[in-house]
Amino acid sequence: MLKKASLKDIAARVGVSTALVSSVMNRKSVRVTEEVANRIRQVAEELNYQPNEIARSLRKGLTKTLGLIVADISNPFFSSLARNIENEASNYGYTVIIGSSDEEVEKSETIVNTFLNKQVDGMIIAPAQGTNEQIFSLLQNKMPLVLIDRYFPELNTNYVILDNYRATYEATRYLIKRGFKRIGILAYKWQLRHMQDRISGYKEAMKSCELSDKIYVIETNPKKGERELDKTCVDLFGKNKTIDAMIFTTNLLSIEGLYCVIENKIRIPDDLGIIGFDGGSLFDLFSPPITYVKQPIEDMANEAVKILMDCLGNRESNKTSHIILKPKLIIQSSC
Amino acid sequence: MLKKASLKDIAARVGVSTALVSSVMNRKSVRVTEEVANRIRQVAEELNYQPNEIARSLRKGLTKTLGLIVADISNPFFSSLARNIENEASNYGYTVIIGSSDEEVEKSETIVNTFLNKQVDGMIIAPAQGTNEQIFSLLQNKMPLVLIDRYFPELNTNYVILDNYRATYEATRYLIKRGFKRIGILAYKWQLRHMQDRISGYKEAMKSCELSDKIYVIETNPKKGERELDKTCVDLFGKNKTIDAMIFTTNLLSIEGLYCVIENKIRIPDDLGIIGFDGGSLFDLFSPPITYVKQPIEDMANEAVKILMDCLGNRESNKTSHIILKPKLIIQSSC
DNA sequence: CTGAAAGCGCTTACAG
DNA sequence: CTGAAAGCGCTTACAG
Repeated sequence: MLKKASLKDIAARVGVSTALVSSVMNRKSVRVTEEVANRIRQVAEELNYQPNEIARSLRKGLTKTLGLIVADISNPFFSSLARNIENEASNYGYTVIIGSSDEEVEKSETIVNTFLNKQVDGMIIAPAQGTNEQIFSLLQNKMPLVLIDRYFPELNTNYVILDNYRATYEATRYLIKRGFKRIGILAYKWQLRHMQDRISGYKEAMKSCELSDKIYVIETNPKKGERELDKTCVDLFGKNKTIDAMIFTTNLLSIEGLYCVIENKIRIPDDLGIIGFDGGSLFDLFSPPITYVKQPIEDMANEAVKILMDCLGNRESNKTSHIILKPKLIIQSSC
Repeated sequence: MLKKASLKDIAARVGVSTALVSSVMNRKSVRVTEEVANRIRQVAEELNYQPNEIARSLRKGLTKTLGLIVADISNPFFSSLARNIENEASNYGYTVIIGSSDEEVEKSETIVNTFLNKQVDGMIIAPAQGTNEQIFSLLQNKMPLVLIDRYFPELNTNYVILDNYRATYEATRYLIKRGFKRIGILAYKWQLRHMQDRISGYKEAMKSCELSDKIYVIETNPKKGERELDKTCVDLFGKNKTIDAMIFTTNLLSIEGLYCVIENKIRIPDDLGIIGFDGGSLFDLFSPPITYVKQPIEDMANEAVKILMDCLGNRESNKTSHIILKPKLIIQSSC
């Protein structure tokens, strides 16, 4: 890239100090005659002056950049979240850099370090399992931080999450209302609280309808490309018909589940009732259209950015915000 | 964020100059006794020294950051591209910042300016229609640059694209081979060359089979949320049955088209044969599974990053690279 | 070969 | 109220 004009170039042409040019360009107190100020603005225009954010950042100790860690930016839930976060952040003049942890502690740590070296002003993190210590360390170092989608109950952080318990509680009650009894839930083998809450919501709903003996929790590993689900599926609703309905607890699990359904020629909702998670055109266009739990992604993104902006505006404040958003059951024809 | 340890802190503790600490930390010529070097490394470790990239960037004039502009990061094609670009860039020690143009010239310009102010070392851009001048200006300022997915034939830039002509040529020939004759193509109302090439490939294939009189090009605007397609669809393959097969030329158009198919209860492939674009689980899980043109997204990302790295490594070179990747027709059951 | 000084482009505290 | 100087944290050209 060719060299850009600097404050020094403008100052030299006009015959004033760079400090004065800086103050004029930043519309601080007008401590110069309008004439000089105009001359400065005019030369700045001529030279197409654009401030060097790097220099400004070094000086001010602020980069106007946020770091966002998600599990995988190519996952539609997270790319949609990222898009909304970027939009909202840009309203405040912030740029976002994104990293994908792939649910791995080491990758998450690498990303955190990159963010720290890049001197981001704050972070929004959908934490992977086992990153408690990383997050705790950031907290101790007073990094402005908001957890999103997931959180650690033992850490006193800001977070914005779905009411996960309620999401599956309502989904389960809906299935029961629709006449399903042997309802299973497909979840990741995680201790992460949001996943445990989704499982709890389901269990409590089953208990509330005296179906405790019909609880089937199927846990799988979030390994890309693996399809360990197949055998389980076939067992559960293929031959033995152990269950008559199923709740998927993430969008990826929904997709994996639907592959299973197609491959095993399971009829929806006759053989199996289904409730998916997160939404997307896939659910609408599937035959039959899938009923699903919708997360308020835009609200989630906006709230997270808002909290972070509050932190950045008031660094001394020690309060933490916990935002819990309501899910919405979008009713279609899969159960 | 608490203040981090700087070279100065280490230098003070060890009793040497910051310059010396810098050279030791950067493993330059070992111009000190091993003893001193070890002492420096030890103190750096103790203080958990992490270099301040901002300061380094200002000094070196390089930020180790790339800018990526896509149409919309929440579009699966672009989020997948972004993910692959981030992965590959990180192999070279680069971070990526992403902006979504929403196909708007103004938004694209805003993003470009942000990138310039952030002093990115290079850019990878899927250019929106009408951004020719922006790109030309970057070129004139010697910004290392690779266009991706789309390009401007009149500009001498690096680019990595699909062989778009071939993609639809082969798709069309396949449809004809399968017995379809009245084939339509759904495209965006763009002058962008990649889209025109997709249309040309289709037209030429039709001509090659003496079906020139059966050419139907349907052009729509890329407005989010609008469904102006409906009327056209109903006209074309709903009542009048003007066409018996259709090629969608992007993933979003495929989705829009499939909504149309569902809403109008069009039977695939009996009422209408279909070929989609880009792929994804939606195509696999649709009933019937959709045959589609697959783009080699990973190759596309890797090639783009590689070209950019070559530019950054050899700033004097004036050669431009044009990479044209082969599409692959994934055959399923929609035609 | 070594180390101290200059400087990247800014902003702001401070002397006049 | 104004303007010149200091300094953010680094790296490298240059004097010794």
